[in-house]
Amino acid sequence: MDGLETRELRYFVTVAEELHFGRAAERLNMAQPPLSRAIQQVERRLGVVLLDRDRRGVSLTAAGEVMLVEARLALDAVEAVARRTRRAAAAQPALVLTTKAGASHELLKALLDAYAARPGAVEVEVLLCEIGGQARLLRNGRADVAIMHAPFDVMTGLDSAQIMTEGQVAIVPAAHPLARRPSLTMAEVSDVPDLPIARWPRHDGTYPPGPGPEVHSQSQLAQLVALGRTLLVIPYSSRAWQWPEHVSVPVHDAPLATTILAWPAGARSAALAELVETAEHLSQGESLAR
Amino acid sequence: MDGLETRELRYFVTVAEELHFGRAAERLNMAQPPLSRAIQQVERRLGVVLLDRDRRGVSLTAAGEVMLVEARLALDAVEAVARRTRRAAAAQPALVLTTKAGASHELLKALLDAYAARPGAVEVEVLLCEIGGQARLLRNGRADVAIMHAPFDVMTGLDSAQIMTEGQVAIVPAAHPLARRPSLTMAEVSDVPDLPIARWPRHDGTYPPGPGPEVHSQSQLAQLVALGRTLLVIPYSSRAWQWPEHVSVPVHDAPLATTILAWPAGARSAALAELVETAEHLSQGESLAR
DNA sequence: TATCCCTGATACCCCTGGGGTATGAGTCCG
DNA sequence: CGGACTCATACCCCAGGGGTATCAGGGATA
Repeated sequence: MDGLETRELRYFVTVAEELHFGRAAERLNMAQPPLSRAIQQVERRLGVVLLDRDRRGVSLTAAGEVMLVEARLALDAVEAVARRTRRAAAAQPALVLTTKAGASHELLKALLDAYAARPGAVEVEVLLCEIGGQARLLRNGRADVAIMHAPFDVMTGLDSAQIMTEGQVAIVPAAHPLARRPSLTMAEVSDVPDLPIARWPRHDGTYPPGPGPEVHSQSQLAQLVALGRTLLVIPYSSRAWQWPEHVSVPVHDAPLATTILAWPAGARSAALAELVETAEHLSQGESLAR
Repeated sequence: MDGLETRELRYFVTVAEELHFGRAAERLNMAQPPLSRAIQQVERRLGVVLLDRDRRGVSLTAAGEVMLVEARLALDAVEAVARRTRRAAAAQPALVLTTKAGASHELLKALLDAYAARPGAVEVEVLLCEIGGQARLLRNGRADVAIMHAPFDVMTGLDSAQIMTEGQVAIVPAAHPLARRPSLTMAEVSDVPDLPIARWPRHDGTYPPGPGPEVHSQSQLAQLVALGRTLLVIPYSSRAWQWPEHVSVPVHDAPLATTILAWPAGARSAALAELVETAEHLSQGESLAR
């Protein structure tokens, strides 16, 4: 009876993102009429109205919102089929590990070294990604395993192993009075009038309201701290990327940050299993001061 | 450059399951030549050989095995798009809860009653499934939430909440000497010569080797116990489906069985959240004897 | 060894349906 | 009221998905 095609999912997602048939068609390298028709066809087949086309543009219905989320997941899964199949056929197997740039430096290095020393070790490629981008890379097959951080990253739909738990430090401008304190509390850092917490874009690209500066990359953030405009609280081990103009101060009562190795649920590669085992082994010795 | 179509995934999965182009084409309601061609096309596009066609039939290459697993997941995800979108548009929202037939009777009833008593409760449809079938129903959108049992069910890729932990009992034929014992140990039940553990089919339909009878449903198993051919160890609360010819005996050192409420990772329905909350509330009182 | 059968691949044809262009229809704005 | 904008409709074309007929190679069996 039904059965959506990948092509139809791509069309719908593009239209839902653009909320404009003309622009969506352009992004899809096709003309607008067949795109309109294809969407209508999907709506007829599902028996569901996905888009409200009334005066002043196009908008998603409630069902359309659901379909957008589900369709993105499905497209990721389809993408993963091709990518993982190709990888499986590649002459020399390899693992792709992804992590946020600048985080868990020492741990990553130690893990790579320890794993490489194992007899059957395969090559491990490191793929740096945007903050919060690891899960998607795992879902669509671009990466096999990720280093993530609780409670910051969402790990739904992934298997995982905890590697390390550690305290957090505040990164403050060296010139600021707080920089001279031996330690701080969450209450002290969360409400500093002249150092408001930076705001990151939401999934739809808009920013939450608030006094802090808008940022979308770590380097921006680092620069803003150096300029004395904001501060941030990060896990102890992430302090590697601090500048000379930064000072890190332990925050006693910050929630513990956990470094986690995560991989797609049900992954069955032997190389991955060995890497995870190495990490768990490693984590027994490790334990950075709180 | 690439981009597999749903149709191509369906074709490949069918061929990979049948390992026979003719039969696969029949199942797909099409002729064999276009199917052969479609698979070749996929292989060319991916640049990967998926099937070995040599003397005496067709077999999967290593890459083909990977593709089979991934393609099934992707097809489930695509199926879920249509199903969840339709459900989202349905006039009255509802939750579909799935569980193994016969397991967690009382708990299920208590959960449904407690949830139904809440102000905003929606209708909860119960979908009974084969053993181990819950995860798939969640993935392809046929169900919203499942009652599962650790350590028996695989919960990869799902979010979950523990509801109840309980001891296990051995279900033995009433006529057997073990039935008169007040309690048993794992060592005693795991190696009874005249009551060998039953064997369940693997995913590929074959059975693991061993002395026990082959079964593929709970009713078969119940009958075999009644006939004095096998025994089984199940959570205390699952004893509901025992027959008059069965006797349940506590097994002291059996691993604790945990009843778990699981749902697709990242599900965002308010009704589901309420059900989970109800279950967690419920679980505070509950605590069946070990 | 010759023959048959079984199975997948190839050759070739047909026609569905996905995509294009032209244009209509409704809405907002100056 | 006319123009600009945007999505829908009308209509055409052809790529490609699917069909039939047939080939090719490897076992079995006599």
